[in-house]
Amino acid sequence: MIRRHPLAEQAAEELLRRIGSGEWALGAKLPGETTLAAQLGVGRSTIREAVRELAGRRVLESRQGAGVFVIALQAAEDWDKVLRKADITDVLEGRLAIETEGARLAASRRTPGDLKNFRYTLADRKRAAANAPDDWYIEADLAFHRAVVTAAHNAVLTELFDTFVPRIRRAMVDMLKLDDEHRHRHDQAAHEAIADAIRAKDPELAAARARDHLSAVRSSVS
Amino acid sequence: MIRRHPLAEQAAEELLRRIGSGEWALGAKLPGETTLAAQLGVGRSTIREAVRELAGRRVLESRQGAGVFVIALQAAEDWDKVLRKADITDVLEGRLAIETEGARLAASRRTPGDLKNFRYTLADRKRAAANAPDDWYIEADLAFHRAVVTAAHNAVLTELFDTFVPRIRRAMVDMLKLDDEHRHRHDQAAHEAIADAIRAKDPELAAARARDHLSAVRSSVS
DNA sequence: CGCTATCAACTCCTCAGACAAGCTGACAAG
DNA sequence: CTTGTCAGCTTGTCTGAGGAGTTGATAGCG
Repeated sequence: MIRRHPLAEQAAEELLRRIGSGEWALGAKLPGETTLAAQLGVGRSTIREAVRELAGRRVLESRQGAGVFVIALQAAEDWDKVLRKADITDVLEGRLAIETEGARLAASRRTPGDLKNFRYTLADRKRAAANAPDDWYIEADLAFHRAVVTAAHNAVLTELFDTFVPRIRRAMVDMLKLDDEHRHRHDQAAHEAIADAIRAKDPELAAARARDHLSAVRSSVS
Repeated sequence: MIRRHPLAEQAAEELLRRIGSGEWALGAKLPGETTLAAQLGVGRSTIREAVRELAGRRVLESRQGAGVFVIALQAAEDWDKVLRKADITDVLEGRLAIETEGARLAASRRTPGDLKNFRYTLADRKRAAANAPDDWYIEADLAFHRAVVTAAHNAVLTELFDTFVPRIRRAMVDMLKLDDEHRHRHDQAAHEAIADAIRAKDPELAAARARDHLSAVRSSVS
């Protein structure tokens, strides 16, 4: 699948390149639209669209009457892209870091509502593991893991986990295709154990169990 | 500082709102430019700029001859924004998750080059702690912590750490302002200890020392 | 019936020109 | 020194024109 790049996108890339190369410092004002258009050999509206694209990526900001200004020296990391490129093992290790710490904190901070979440999501997961289609099982599994991270009551950790979810989901789909025996579905006990440790307010145990579970997953794919 | 919103930005927001409300599903094709322009009561180039902005935010994708398509139901999380809003404690706990796991993996995977990095960055940090201005000290401290995460040889963890850096930097600036005694600068030993554990290929010790160090920092701010 | 080539209608892409709206710095008046 | 005015710059918006790519319907063929 080849992809043609419109002039406006090429112009945006060129501007981004120049910003990265230090041609314009942070906070600097770019030349006027007509000047830029002449420099790059394109029309003014093309430059406007390029600037608008970089504005969407929070690199440029234009102010009517004043000019276009650099507000970041590089595009914010496109996490979905980073994670797509990353090795599955790398992603799993990132998840391991987040969920282990999440389980540890959850053991100290879990509320009655969190425990209720555990009951629901674990029951769902058990049913799904028994006879549901793959995608149901995947969603049920993810729901429990998310419940654990949520119980840590840390917005950053939750956000990190959510960022990982699409990538985890794809990895699980691939794993399930290669696994005729449905071996992985049998680790319901490991999930119950994590929930038990959090319920018992034992941070170290919860962290250890989360770590062991995810380490086992990592071993099974590598 | 008031901020006027150009029509193109308002149009982009409106499109984003409609996408979020389910008017167009994931992968759906939007109406043509002329139709949208008429619907929103703006010119065609305004619509084009709005679409271009959302393309920059990876929500829309336009294909010449085919149309404009929805490729995400909401704008990718602007991590810098998320981290700015987040509580410092939350950020520190995220960092704790990443760096503890980073130290653990680094102990298994560190190369001679990594050890060299430790020597350099630790020496720098020692010098900076003694008499350098605050911003030098902060950069030296961050450089060592980054060296630890880098030694884990996991692209995802490194990327996560880099995302956190601007927020950590701001937090450290605030901390240093409140700390006349420069107490925090005296924990060079703790940093050396982390490096030693990684050098000795002891994952558990490295993780424990990283954890203890960051836990201490967390305690000091809360 | 199934397959392929053709093509018309639709789409986005780019440009040019015109005018509106906003900002900035110079300069004169007080 | 402060304030008001204004010319010249900037970006914002609209319109009309033509170019280029995609898609689905249709006619023709085996």
